[in-house]
Amino acid sequence: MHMAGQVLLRRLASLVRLTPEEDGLLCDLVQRTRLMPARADVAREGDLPGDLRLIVSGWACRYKVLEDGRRQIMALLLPGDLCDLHASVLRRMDHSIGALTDVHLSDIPHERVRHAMAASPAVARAMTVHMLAGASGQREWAVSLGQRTAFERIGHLFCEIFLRLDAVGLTAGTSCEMPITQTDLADLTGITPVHVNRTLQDLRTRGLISLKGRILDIPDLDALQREVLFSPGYLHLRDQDAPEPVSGPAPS
Amino acid sequence: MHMAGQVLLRRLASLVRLTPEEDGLLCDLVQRTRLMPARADVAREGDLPGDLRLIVSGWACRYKVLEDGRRQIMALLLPGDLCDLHASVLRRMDHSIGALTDVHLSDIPHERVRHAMAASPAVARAMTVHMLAGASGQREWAVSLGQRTAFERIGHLFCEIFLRLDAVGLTAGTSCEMPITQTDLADLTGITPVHVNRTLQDLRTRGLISLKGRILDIPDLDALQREVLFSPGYLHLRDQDAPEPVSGPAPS
DNA sequence: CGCGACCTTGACGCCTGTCAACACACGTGG
DNA sequence: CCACGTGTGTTGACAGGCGTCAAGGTCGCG
Repeated sequence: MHMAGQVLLRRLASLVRLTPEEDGLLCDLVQRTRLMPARADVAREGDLPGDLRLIVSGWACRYKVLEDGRRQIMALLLPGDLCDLHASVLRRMDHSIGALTDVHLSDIPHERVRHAMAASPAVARAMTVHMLAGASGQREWAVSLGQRTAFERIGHLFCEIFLRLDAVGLTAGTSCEMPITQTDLADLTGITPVHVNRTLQDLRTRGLISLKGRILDIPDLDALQREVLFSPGYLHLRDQDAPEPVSGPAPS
Repeated sequence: MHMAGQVLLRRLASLVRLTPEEDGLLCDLVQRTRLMPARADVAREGDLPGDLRLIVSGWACRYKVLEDGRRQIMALLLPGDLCDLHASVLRRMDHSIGALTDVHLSDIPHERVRHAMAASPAVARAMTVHMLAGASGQREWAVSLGQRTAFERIGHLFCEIFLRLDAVGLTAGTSCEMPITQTDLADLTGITPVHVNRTLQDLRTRGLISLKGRILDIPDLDALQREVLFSPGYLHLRDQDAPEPVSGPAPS
């Protein structure tokens, strides 16, 4: 499955530099993929973890539900993301993973992962950085939930989604897909579906976004970032080893 | 420094089983300690990370501040906690670490950590579980910030603090220390200092806690846990390898 | 055509934030 | 010994962001 392997490759290559041999190593990890329909659980709290799972296409999330039904989504899992880098050491899942849209995912035996990490220090480092970047995003999200207003939370989330999709080549100009419902956005941001709706109106009115038919457009990303106090460092999208790239539009 | 090493030992022993030799290995990691005064920064966002740091005594925290001054504390660091298990791989700190009280901490060279992990798989596992337990706590905290009311957040926090201190032997009966200010509690829980105060009154009035002179007492922990929908699984305080211990008061 | 999922809008109220004043403990210096 | 300042805890009045409830609108699909 070459197409499928490419996503993992792009994701990890956005974190560390890789040689062509290492590219091949990563692509070979991804073999058959399977489909989870929207709203299905990929894994449930309390499960014994199985193989390492890679999101090949579609959106998924980590979430927890309280006894009384309140649900909080703690992390968005986008194409190229690995779900369970931690699962081999903790005995049981302490949260669930659910598909927000139809999701193609690939199961990678832990044994093969260990093999690839042993064969290449850079691959091992990429995996580790990937996991730590997840934890970093987690911390930034806590700042949003604790300190930011509804307006800022949603704007901040849109900035993050756009940049993360951009890192795996899933944007087109100033647009990207936005395939989840306002109810999902509510569970992500810790606000009410009704208030999500009002806040989206507000963002639209101010000309910061347009959002119709599952397509999100951010005409001026810098402006949005300023409005919601977004700074992308926490995403660790570029390896800090690398020389500072000249910022500007890449040759498309 | 034997006393100092004991804290690390107790912390990691609460996560995995260790043999006496491994106990010694861990104790030897901790050599001299140094003192950070309350309110000082142990590390600042943007710093290049140095040695691995162990909290020997006192309370610290991970935090971020937004440009306009809003501060969010993302994690509490209690005695026995390691601050920077991730620092050797990410190039720069993406958040700050601050002392909430006077803190004794010990710097452990990464080289010595690697040595200890290489010498004992159980020690390596303990370190990894420690780090993952931190990430797990992070996720649970996001649930609090996103879904729980002020009342539940503070009650939940108190449950967590009590159990974590208990794991390193720092409780006395139903009491433990609570050396931080209401302002710190506010930055932890994402609510206003004034409202923290009101919420504490509420918890006191209902007889769920008493809090005076920096001592927190939880007369009925089960009752409090029920009130705030707390379930301790996310702390991973017991290794799931171990046979389920009979729950009940331990022989003091 | 009818049903269900999703989006939208309005009215109303509460939880929490804001502003402000005061009490209290503590340490410092006169 | 007392004046004073600072940090912290406490309380009250008021306002606003956001939650709740409810109704209607749109779209896709069986």
